[in-house]
Amino acid sequence: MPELPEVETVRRGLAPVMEGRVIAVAQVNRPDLRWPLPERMAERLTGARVIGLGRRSKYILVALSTAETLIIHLGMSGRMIIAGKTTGQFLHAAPVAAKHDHVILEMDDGTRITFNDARRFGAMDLCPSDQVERHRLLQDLGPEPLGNSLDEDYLCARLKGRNTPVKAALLDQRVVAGLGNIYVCEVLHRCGISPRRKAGRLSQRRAASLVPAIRTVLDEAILAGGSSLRDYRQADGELGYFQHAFRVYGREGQACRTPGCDGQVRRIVQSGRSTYYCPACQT
DNA sequence: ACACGACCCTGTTCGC
DNA sequence: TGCGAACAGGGTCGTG
Repeated sequence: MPELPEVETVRRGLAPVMEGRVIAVAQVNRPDLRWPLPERMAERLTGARVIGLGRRSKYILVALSTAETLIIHLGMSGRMIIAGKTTGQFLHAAPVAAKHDHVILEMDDGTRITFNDARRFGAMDLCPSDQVERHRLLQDLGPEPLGNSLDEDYLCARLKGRNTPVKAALLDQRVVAGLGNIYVCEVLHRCGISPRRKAGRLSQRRAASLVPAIRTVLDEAILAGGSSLRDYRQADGELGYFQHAFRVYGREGQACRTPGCDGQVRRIVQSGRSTYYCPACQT
């Protein structure tokens, strides 16, 4: 489900209810998600104060007073559901876990945060806070696209010589962190670049144009609260609405939204995933 | 090093 | 209406 804008939206939703608060009770309902959960996870979380919520790529980082950081990945279907007095949901009932409620954190003010993940492609791990960047899941990630570390020279250098379609290159988290299927499609459309074009065969100028497009698309999506496909929601239960701004994603057969272009959006499959693009204006 | 496919798991949607 | 196939936003791993 979640690409960088969705994860950032979830982080922003969680921060006000978690930061500064103590995890009063941690309930872990199964031994694994995608991988085994850390040893004694519930004990290590219970009693810890949340110092701050960060994000790296599609990972939420919960820094704890115990000098450990809880690393959370939402996978495809993972959701963080907040229930508390401010959300209008009832807390009177005993914490009956709904289907796929795998981890429940009850904060010291009674707010409950539930990690629900039907497909279980999500992950959680605990790691010493000073070694988060060296964690196996994070160590090979490329630069954050919204930080200063992604610049045009870097991206051109990384795409140079690559024989893979630019679509696949941008999905590669070692090149740029946080892009997923949706936003790569949208970025390529805005740049007028065909997803099938070999990464190494882009002119310097066109490759460079990807950088501001990546920033713009991600910024706009975060501003819109992410994209809601299927049942994805923000942490507060609200729907994101960036999906209405999609120019190609999920729009097979519909008119291209590039001004002056009379093309029609087409769907192809690249490395097993759907790619949407306009053959008329993306070359 | 790179490129590609299989795989992980469940739920929803689509076609017959 | 029922049923299987296809598909879904993630990432890892093994192969050639």
